[in-house]
Amino acid sequence: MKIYNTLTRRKDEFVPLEPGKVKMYVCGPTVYNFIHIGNARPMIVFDTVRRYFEYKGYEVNFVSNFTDVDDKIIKKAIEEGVSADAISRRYIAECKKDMEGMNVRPATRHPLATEEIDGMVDMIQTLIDKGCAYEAKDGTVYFRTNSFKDYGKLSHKNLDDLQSGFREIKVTGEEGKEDGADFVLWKPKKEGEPSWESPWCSGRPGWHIECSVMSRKYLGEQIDIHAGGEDLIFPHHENEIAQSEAANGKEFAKYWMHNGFLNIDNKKMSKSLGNFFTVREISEKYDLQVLRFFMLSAHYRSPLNFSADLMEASKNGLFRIVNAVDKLNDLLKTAPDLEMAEEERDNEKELSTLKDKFEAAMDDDFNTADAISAVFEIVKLGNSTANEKSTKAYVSLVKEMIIKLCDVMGIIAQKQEEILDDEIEGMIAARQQARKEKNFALADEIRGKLLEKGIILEDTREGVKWKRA
RNA sequence: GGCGACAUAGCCAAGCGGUAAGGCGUGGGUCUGCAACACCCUGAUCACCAGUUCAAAUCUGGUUGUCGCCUCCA
Repeated sequence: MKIYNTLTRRKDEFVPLEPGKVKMYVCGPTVYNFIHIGNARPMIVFDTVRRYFEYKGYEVNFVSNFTDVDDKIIKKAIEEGVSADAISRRYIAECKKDMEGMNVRPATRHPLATEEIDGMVDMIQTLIDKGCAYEAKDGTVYFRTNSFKDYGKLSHKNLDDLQSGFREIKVTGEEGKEDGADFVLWKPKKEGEPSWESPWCSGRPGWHIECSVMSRKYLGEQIDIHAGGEDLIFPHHENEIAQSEAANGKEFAKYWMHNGFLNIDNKKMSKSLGNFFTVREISEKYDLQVLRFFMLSAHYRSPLNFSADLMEASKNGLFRIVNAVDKLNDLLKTAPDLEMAEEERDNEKELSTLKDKFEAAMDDDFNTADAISAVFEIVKLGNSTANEKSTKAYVSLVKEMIIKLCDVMGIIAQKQEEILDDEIEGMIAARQQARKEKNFALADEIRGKLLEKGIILEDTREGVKWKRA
């Protein structure tokens, strides 16, 4: 398996620290509101990465945090007149609902920053003891960037360039810094903010330290993969490397994975542009499976553009897959339980080739776009070869393969049975009766009424089928 | 200003040196009471210029354009 590593700027062969196991950390959202569809991309992408590792037989320890102490949370809490804790708890719960809708599995562990303060104080103290951090007069603790010789290795930035860029900031504030590029590990509290005691002052941790601490606590000093959005490369991940490697004295993560950004109509999503969508809003218009399928239709490192047209296209494409499985299920009900025919054996080989194509695509830095094309080819093969005469063994083989490969990507190919209310059931029955009597005018009228209710009918050999518009 | 990414059919999107996967959409056809589904047919020489090579969408240099990071941000 090859993984594009931001650190080396190459696709590197994946070699786990411990055979058969993957230790993976993904930076999670700051919970001050419903998550937006940009937040959803890393969740979907790295959930897929995790699923594929498991498909390949790895045991994956997947840790993803919730940042539950932060300026934005505090601001929101003040606006609403409730505690910061109430805000973060509420939006963690909402985020979990959205994740479930997107079929993003819960992490092995979801640590909360506020529950890990002791560990952060410890790591900061270690850094101070090692001369890598210092306390300013007001109690703020800064990381001394020039004490870490590899600073800039992830983002490939040069400290001298950074320093000149920071010059102006240094003049306007943060006089306590020795150097403009130094960053906060611990900051003193302001009136009304949540705070914790520490050897330096009553205050709260900086943003970067939490991930270093939680990663070490739940995964160990060295991990295989650290992931997040590409905007986190600098400064967040760069700073995590500096903290962790300075404190632990060993390489932090071997592979750094970063997903590309999601744009809306070719523009960066932002509240000021009015093109800001939460996952919850999208879920009102589409099944979140469509959003997931859409996200996986491009390579995770490419920028991805979101629009209503593209969602429609994804919806139709996904339906093609789900519909194929549905048809195979119908065939299975009456398929003869015989040995596979010779022709079916040939198709079985073809199927196996397509499965190889799927795996080769995923092995190559999780190329889901290419992997999906293999699934579509299997769908086409199934649609054009499986029929009433096909054996149970063959139909089942095609069906299970589609379901299995979709599951690797978190796509649910087998639609769950849904029960319609009696009124609609009655209308469908009445239409069938009308058709039997060749009263097609009445049949079409009923079909039209059902369409108004959002029910689309299809007459197939196996009987009448319905789906939601 | 510094660092980086990208540019493939109407749209989305693979491809990483040997003459362009897949999906959506369009048009035509088969099937069907009709419709839908499904199936068959239908489309690009890969931003531009120059170079390397027997051979380039794929490598090198340049041009143009789009975007991201450098400040909280997935």
